[in-house]
Amino acid sequence: MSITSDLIRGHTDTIVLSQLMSGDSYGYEINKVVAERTGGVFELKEATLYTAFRRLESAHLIESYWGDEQTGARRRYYRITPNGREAYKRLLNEWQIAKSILETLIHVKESRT
Amino acid sequence: MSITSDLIRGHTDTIVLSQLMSGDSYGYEINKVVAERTGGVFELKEATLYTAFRRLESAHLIESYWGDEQTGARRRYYRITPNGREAYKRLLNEWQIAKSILETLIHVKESRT
DNA sequence: GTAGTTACTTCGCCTGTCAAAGTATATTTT
DNA sequence: AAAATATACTTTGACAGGCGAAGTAACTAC
Repeated sequence: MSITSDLIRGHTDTIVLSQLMSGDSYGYEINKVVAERTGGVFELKEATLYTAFRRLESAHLIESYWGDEQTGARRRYYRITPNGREAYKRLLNEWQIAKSILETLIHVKESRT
Repeated sequence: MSITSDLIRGHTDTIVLSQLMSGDSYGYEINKVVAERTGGVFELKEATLYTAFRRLESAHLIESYWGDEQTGARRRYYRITPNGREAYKRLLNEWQIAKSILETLIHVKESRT
């Protein structure tokens, strides 16, 4: 696991849902977009991403369908469901909470005496 | 696992080191301070905390010694080492990076076309 | 023809979290 | 005095998410 990736751990679902909020997409593309948007600093590992797809689909937060590409490798597209949109909002909110908890806890307070 | 705790996951070491930056402390106390500082919203589970102590100690980021209480239960105190202080700074920095990566990735961008 | 890119899938290991149960001492309540 | 509560630490075992590795398959470029 790279330096940052275990800090991002737990946010994979949020990242994927966020990408799908902008429109249907597929694994390989999401992977690239994520890498691009972070300037290559962060990337979702393939196995991690496809694990997330399966997890999200069985939770009915996303749905999948095969693309009808005439050429190139087949693509499995994912679409966010209404449930997924709600979950996304909830996750965004949880992130705000987690962030504030962390900011509170990881900065040094004055020495106790 | 509670809602927020898997988002905090991975930051336990940082939280513990941060507490020890303010002075030596022991498990039970750190647990209470963490709960207090977050207004009871978040708490480290005992098993998680003591697991973290063992992990940090074997990485030489903290050291332990028994307190000399005349009364009450014995306490195992922890002290942050110079290595630990460096690690803490590094972890703080990684948090900044992780935070900016997440802020970049979890907010919806304009629809692609 | 073979090396590289696009694209998805499965397997199995690793790590961190945590519920649960246990040990031990001191204090408070009944 | 017995029981309950608080302080304080420890171990065990299970679970979930991340991910390295290896594989499948089709197309593209040299």
